Amino acid sequence: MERSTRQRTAIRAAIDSANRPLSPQEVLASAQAEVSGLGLATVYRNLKLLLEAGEILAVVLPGDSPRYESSQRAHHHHFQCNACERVFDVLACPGNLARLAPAGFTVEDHELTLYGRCADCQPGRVGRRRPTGARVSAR
Amino acid sequence: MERSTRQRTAIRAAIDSANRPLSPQEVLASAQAEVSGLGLATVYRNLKLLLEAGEILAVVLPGDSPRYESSQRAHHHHFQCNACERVFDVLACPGNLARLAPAGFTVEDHELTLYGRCADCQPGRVGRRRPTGARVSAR
DNA sequence: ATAGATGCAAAGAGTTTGCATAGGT
DNA sequence: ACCTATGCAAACTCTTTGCATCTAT
Repeated sequence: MERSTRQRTAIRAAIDSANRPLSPQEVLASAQAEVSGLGLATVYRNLKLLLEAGEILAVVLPGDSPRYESSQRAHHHHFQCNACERVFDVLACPGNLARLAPAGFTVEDHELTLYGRCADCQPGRVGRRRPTGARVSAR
Repeated sequence: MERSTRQRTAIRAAIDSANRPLSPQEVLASAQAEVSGLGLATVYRNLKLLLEAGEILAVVLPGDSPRYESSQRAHHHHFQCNACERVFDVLACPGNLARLAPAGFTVEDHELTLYGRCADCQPGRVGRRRPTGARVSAR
């Protein structure tokens, strides 16, 4: 990653300014506001480069393709609503997870995803519609 | 899922007898030992059915397609080695994660993945080779 | 006998790659 | 001027689907 291009700047800005992990398509849409001719292949190429450079992180959730977020954000986790499928950031962290690993293993990082009902989808509330095509129990 | 077929039995057995989550290809290979003509489409169809029936769970790890494991196994988590990419079961669980969710949210389930060095890949040991094509930093 | 299940091959969806061109340095 | 980065389209991989056939009930 050596040159500073309009495309790369727009892609980086799209991810840095989002407050949730973005899919490649969402990155494309957001960055196209800045660079109209932007192509999807360029998004993928830059995601890979930014990933290798450590500028962004991939977030994988069951049933969806990966999403990407800035690595500059404070350590956090994710919550996915079982009803509306939306993903929320969770700022808290249980901490002290190294002790969970088997003897002889070294823990360098961890990822935690909570699943349940978001505030909008509590039983008794109407809740959001499940997005088209969302699968119900991939987990 | 209404009939008991040789294929379905073999697929179920493959997953139930594994001690780690299996990819669709691994399920195919394992179940073909029992039913030689088994096709990949049948594996996918049955994985989907078993998933919906709650008999199996999907395990998603960054950079790989989903793996499947029996839901009968005791609650556990996973550890992926950053060097050799192998996935290990972690029997421990931090517990009490419901408190991490934002106010108004209800936690129904959670998933935790630890990343680091497995016992074989500690610095100073030779470690296993990284599998061909394994990406280095998808997370 | 009936309707679900399977195998094959084709179709889809998401991602990667080859190649000619544009553009940063 | 050089050489990376881009856009487009083709190629790939993984998963799903249509359809004829098989088979559990």
